[in-house]
Amino acid sequence: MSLADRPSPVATRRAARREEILTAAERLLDEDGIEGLTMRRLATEVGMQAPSLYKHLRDKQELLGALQQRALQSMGDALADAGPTLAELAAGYRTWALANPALYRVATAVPLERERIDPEIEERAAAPVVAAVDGDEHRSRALWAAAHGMVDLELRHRFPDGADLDAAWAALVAAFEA
Amino acid sequence: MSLADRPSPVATRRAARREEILTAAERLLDEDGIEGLTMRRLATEVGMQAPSLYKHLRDKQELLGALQQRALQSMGDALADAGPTLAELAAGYRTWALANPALYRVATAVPLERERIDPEIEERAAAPVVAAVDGDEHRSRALWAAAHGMVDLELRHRFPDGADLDAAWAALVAAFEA
DNA sequence: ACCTGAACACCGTTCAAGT
DNA sequence: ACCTGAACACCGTTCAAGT
Repeated sequence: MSLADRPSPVATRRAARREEILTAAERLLDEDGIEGLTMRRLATEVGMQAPSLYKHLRDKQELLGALQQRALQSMGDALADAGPTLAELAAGYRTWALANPALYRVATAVPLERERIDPEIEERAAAPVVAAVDGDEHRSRALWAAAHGMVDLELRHRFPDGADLDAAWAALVAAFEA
Repeated sequence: MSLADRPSPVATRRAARREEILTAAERLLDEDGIEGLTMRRLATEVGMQAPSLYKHLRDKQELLGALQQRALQSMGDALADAGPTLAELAAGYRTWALANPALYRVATAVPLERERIDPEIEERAAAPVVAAVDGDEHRSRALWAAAHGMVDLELRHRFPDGADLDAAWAALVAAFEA
């Protein structure tokens, strides 16, 4: 990076403010779920009026996109650390999702704008899944969808109350191991 | 049914009005998606002011619950007609969902209140799935989740643009056939 | 450059009042 | 019995104005 390209102090301050906003947004998400994240609440959380947010973010869509990117990053980390077997990968996926339910929603529900998102992030999160089915892309999509479905239904409390979800996950893993 | 239990004309009229409201809600859902269904729009759709809706429905939650019940019913019909093989069942599920995307969202996203919903409806929709895996409840939950995940990700455009989803479905079916 | 106040077009819902 | 008008507490967002 040449001297001329060094980010100016004001640019750095702007970026820091943006980080501060995103972090506050994650905190809101964590505390009050996805419907707790409103532009107005977020503004008071960082100590400004709602309209001021629009100096840092184009709109709520962009906010959600940025959070989605962070979520995929964090999930990618978790999957990379999970271990190579299908069972370990599945457990890692479920564990991350249950630990970050609102962030999982954002990662998963927001229609990701493929133009703007860093494609590396998505690929990195997907890589262990592809590896677990020996590179078969169709099987990897089915596996990814299956894991997503399990988590989605669990988070929405759509399984019967006493349902043995460990056993359901085991059945899922078994199906894809064969 | 005894004479005394015969529904009074006014009860019948009330029920008919309620049906009219639910049908209008489905129409809104169909035309403008899930975010197009607001109490205010629904009211004008049936020719009244928004507050009047609350004489027919306790709140929006109850509206969504009623729509969910209808959706599960309709989906149950589709699955019962789909044919007994796993591949046919999967195709029937996907076809119904893609034909009724907003209703699928409602059927699937609304936290169903198990006390109030008719349990027969849920069981009936699930029956063919259970049968397809020879009655193994854990496998049937995994299969259901997998199909739901495929549909959910497809509806949210989360698969890469040119992705061969027929092949992904085939991989899913193959996994559960083994 | 950054922030605010007022405003606009929406929400779901309540409640007193009309017929 | 059924419906309305006015109101309340919220949304996301824009825009002129202040420092």
